[in-house]
Amino acid sequence: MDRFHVTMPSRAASPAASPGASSPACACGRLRRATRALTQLYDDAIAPAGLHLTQFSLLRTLALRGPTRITELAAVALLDRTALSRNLDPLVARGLVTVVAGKDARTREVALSRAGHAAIRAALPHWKRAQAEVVRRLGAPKLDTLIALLGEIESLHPGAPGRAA
Amino acid sequence: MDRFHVTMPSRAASPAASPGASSPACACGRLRRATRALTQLYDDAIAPAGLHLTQFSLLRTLALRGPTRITELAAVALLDRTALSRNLDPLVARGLVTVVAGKDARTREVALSRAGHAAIRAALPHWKRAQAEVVRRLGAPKLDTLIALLGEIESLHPGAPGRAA
DNA sequence: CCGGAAAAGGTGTATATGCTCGCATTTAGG
DNA sequence: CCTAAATGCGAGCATATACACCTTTTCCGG
Repeated sequence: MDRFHVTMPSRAASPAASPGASSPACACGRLRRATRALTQLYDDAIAPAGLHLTQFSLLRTLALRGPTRITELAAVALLDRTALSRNLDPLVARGLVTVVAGKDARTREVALSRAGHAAIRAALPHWKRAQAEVVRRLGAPKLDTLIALLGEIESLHPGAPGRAA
Repeated sequence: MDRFHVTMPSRAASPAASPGASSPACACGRLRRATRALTQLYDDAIAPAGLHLTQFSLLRTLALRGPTRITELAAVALLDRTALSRNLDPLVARGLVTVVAGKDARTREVALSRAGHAAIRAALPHWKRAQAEVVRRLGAPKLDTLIALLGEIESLHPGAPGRAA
């Protein structure tokens, strides 16, 4: 069975020359496309360490902050709370992080395990290689500019500070 | 049943003060975080049109290029071929795009349907609002700088031109 | 014309993300 | 002390994204 209902060429609609086909570049589309590209580079680099860039990022955030509640960690990472929970699943399964009940019975605290710290140490050299390659190919000044701009983009997030609740 | 094996607070490992907890900002992590933030803004904006930003982007690319083969479209979007196929699924299901057999029996051509063109027209005003808000809050010069930098980031993609096969 | 390499796609599997809804706990009022 | 609102999470569902592996078609050399 075909995944798509394939029909014979019947010209679905006129090619190109559509409203909105042009217009200035979509900031979000460009950002997403660049993210896919860069994620590939980093994922390829740290693959030998058995981690994805996203996982490495989470682990590093935890290393930096220490035990953190789910919702708080999600807020820091600008990640949906439930998405974060699921992103933690494979890390919990591999014993890289632990999730323990907080004082408030409603909360859960996420923390790095020893294996988690070890995983960071193991992946760090690979991450540094990727980061260094970006610096080498893009140049430190441009990278600094990019990071700064990304910071401003982040502040556009619905629910970012500076917006009446 | 709990999703996680919750244990009582037992201090999994020493908080913070881990190697790699600091280091310069991860370019990829920052890019991904900003992407989540901006995608929210755009998704919220075009939601009334019943599209996600990713879907709108795909439709626009198709409008610009006319019927395109799967692999070619994936290359243009810097998207994995199989990921693209699956991203098309909901659009095909809703009749916004059609997938027809190409001359070469191995290929499939993706094209916008009339409904697809209509969907773009319907979403365009919403997208423009989002884009305008970004321009207003960030400023056109910074946005131009950002777009230019993203272009350079894209060229870091493994498999980008300028790399011996 | 044949056989194998190359090209185009699909499927299965796994992670990444976000929404809606429902459950449990805590806290604010009265 | 009891109840309603607020808070913190998880589960189900759907899309987004990539990798490994397999099938079908072409293409090419002999």
